[in-house]
Amino acid sequence: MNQKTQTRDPELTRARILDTAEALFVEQGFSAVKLSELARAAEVTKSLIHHHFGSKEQLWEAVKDRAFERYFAAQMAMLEEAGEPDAALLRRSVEAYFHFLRDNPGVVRLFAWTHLEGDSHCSELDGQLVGAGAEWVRQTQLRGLLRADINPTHVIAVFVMTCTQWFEAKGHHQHWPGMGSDEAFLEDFLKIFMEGVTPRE
Amino acid sequence: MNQKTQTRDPELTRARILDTAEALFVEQGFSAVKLSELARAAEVTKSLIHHHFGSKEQLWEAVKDRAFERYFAAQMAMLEEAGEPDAALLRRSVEAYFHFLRDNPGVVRLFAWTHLEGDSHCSELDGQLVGAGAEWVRQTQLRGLLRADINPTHVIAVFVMTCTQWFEAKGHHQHWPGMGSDEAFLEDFLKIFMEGVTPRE
DNA sequence: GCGCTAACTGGCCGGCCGGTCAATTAGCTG
DNA sequence: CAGCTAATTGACCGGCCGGCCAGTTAGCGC
Repeated sequence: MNQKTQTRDPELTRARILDTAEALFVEQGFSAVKLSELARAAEVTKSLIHHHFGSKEQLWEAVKDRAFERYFAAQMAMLEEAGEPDAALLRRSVEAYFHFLRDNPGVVRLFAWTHLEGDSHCSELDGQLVGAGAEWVRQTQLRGLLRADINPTHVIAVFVMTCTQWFEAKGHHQHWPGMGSDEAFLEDFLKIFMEGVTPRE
Repeated sequence: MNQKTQTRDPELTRARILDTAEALFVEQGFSAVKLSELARAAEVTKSLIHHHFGSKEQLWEAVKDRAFERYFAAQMAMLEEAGEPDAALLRRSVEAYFHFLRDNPGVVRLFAWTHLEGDSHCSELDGQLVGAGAEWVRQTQLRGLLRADINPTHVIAVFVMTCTQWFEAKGHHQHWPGMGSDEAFLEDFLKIFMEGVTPRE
């Protein structure tokens, strides 16, 4: 079969440009990436990038959209397969989120660049996720399985932000004296976090 | 007195360039800043920037150095005026760190850009701070005033990272539904954190 | 006042940036 | 196979980027 493969395959070309662009943007941020460099890395002419995406800015949007869609879908899937609301599930959610970020380091950096740029485009969708999570926390609080004197959104925010920052600034704090591995840190964080959100008996 | 003021004042010029550069770098990151723009904003010729700092890259280093020095000095001062090690002091330290970041938003963004660039230059000095903080936690653990089953460095890391991320990604999560003010979030975080690091009675 | 140093200026440059365009060609439709 | 569409190419462009340099001038020691 297609041994000669098509000499032309627009979808594959688009995908190759997107993939390469994502890698470069993740690494260097929007303004540091040069289209000529991207073209070389993706083995494509510069003109072809413009043909498929219009401009550097639009390509950047496309990269962000795709990445954020993947992120959103993954998180939604996690939320939906959540079972009975109790403290143990909260722990598993934190672990799942932490491991998702560990396995998708590109997403973390992409979000970091996006935040610094002040792009609030993805906040709305993300707000849905947080809203759902917070509602879940509220239900669990009502059942007396989590401390009720804390804003549910803040519960979500605390663990999301800690996980995010852990991977976002990893290059920075991995050199701090006494800092442990991913798993060691997660375990210690969970000790503090779970103890902190569990009701006094 | 100097009503005519000097028509030349190298130190003031340097300072004006540094200040303006810091503002621009904080806002846009290194590669998005154009020297022509900086020159206009600082009311200085482009050549003068080169005269005083050599190159854009060296200017960036100078800006980072100065900002980090300020940060380091402020943190050291905080550490030194710390008194008797107990849980209440840990709480006050978190509050102090949180408020320092709130009052120095530029530093947060500068560090964020720096982390993304992979610059580990400031990690060493920062390591000292964390090391000192961790040692303080360890002492307090030994006295039975903090849970002893957690890596002291991780205790520091958890609160530093949460505070950092709160301000770093503020533009992002401030639109999340149910998210409270700076103070409300800090209070809830402290509820979780302090409860989590206090020993079981 | 004289002369030296360094702060400061304006003009300029090579290079490359993002982007355009006319021409070519692969692949599908009928 | 003809004819059309769109993927793809390479040559090219205007603009501006960071950086340089020759020249001017303020300030300071003598």
